[in-house]
Amino acid sequence: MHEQDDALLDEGNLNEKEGRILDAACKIFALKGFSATTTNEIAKEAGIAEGTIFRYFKTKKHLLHGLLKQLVHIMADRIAIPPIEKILSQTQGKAIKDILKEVMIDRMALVEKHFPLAKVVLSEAMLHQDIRDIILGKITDRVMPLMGDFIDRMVLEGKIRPMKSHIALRCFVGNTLLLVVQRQLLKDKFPIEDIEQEIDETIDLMLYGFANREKGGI
Amino acid sequence: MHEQDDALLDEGNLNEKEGRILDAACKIFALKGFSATTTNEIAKEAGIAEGTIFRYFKTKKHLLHGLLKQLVHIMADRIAIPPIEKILSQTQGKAIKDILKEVMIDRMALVEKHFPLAKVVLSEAMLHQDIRDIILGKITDRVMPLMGDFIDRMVLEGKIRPMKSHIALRCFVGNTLLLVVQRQLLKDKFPIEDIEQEIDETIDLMLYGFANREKGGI
DNA sequence: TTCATGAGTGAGTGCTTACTCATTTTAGAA
DNA sequence: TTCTAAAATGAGTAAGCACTCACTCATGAA
Repeated sequence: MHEQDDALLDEGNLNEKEGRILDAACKIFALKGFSATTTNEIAKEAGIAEGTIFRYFKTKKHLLHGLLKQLVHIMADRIAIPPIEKILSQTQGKAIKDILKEVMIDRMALVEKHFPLAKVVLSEAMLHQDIRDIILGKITDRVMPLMGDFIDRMVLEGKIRPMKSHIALRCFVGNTLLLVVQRQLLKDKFPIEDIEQEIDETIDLMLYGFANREKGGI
Repeated sequence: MHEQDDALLDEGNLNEKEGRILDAACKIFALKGFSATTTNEIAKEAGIAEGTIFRYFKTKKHLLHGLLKQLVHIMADRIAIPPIEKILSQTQGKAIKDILKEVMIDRMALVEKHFPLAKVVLSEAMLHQDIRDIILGKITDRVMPLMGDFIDRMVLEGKIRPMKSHIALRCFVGNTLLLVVQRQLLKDKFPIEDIEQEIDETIDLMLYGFANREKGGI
């Protein structure tokens, strides 16, 4: 029943059992959502007794919070931030188009790799402020400055025109997120045949906009 | 306990009790999500006996499906489509910037008015294919053609440059959606002071893109 | 007035749940 | 090997759940 495989979570700061519990919870929450998951299922998936869960987590809600805190911590410090830092630090001589493409592909791959999990986190965050707070902490602390600085630098280098970084960021995130959602959840009704071409066209649109400059666009 | 107020749902094709049940379900699902809502709560909110729910809906899951079908039906045919049809049919002589602004404000107002509900629908749709199918039916049938035709017409009129309509649409939806999410859910950490200015800047970015044309934007 | 009908009821039912705790197992020191 | 303390266990428990059903009662026809 339990598996040792691709443990996302078992880090140094928590012991083996605790890691197994969090991994199992992660897996089943991702499948069915928080409320519809039972502690019994989690125990079976983790290959431990149900009682053991409650030695490590006072209640089921505490388990969810523990999971999210770990996730946000790991995601931010080990998985999500370093690659983007690397990409954004090696932009000399590259066309903005290629930088954006590299970032978009990297971010899509990241979200898609952890999509089952991302679904639960998003669907819980939609309903509960306390869950949002856990996630937003890291975003304000690390992601926003990182992205904001990058955009400001691109403006200074003249690669993009002067603009407010948060608006550019929202545009980029919106396009990337919907692209992932379409590919993961809406593939039956709105399939994407050639993902690379789709990304190219999306970036082209973001870069040059809707407007028809030749005709002045009224 | 029960209220007669702003019933979104009591249409001709369902009787008073059924409407009350759906309205109550709507309200509580919106607050706590589907799994965490009990039929007892719904009955109390509707001011009827718990048993009555099951005279109209075989199971709790049937109740959710009934609710979503009603919602999608009402939203599409009465609330969501007509205003946008009107806006999109009166574009002669208007600048594309103003058309987009009008549409974005209209769509934001629509989603924000029904946001508690939109949250449940999105968070359930994230996890369950059958829920997605209920929603996507109307979108493929009515929304996509409407929007697609509009974009194609704008291209023909030379107001926007040639592009694939679904990419333009995804960009517009992404920007609008994230704007609403930021305003409704992230207002504590990322407040928006002047929403109209924010919309203006977002549309400007969509229209003219990131690229710095003066400098060629390497 | 009498009766038939079916909408509405809510206490009841059996099942599932999160959580507990007396007991067993494990691990390491003496 | 023996002892000890912590870790792990899983049957048990009370609460809560979706759903049922024997019943009430309003309505309207005869």
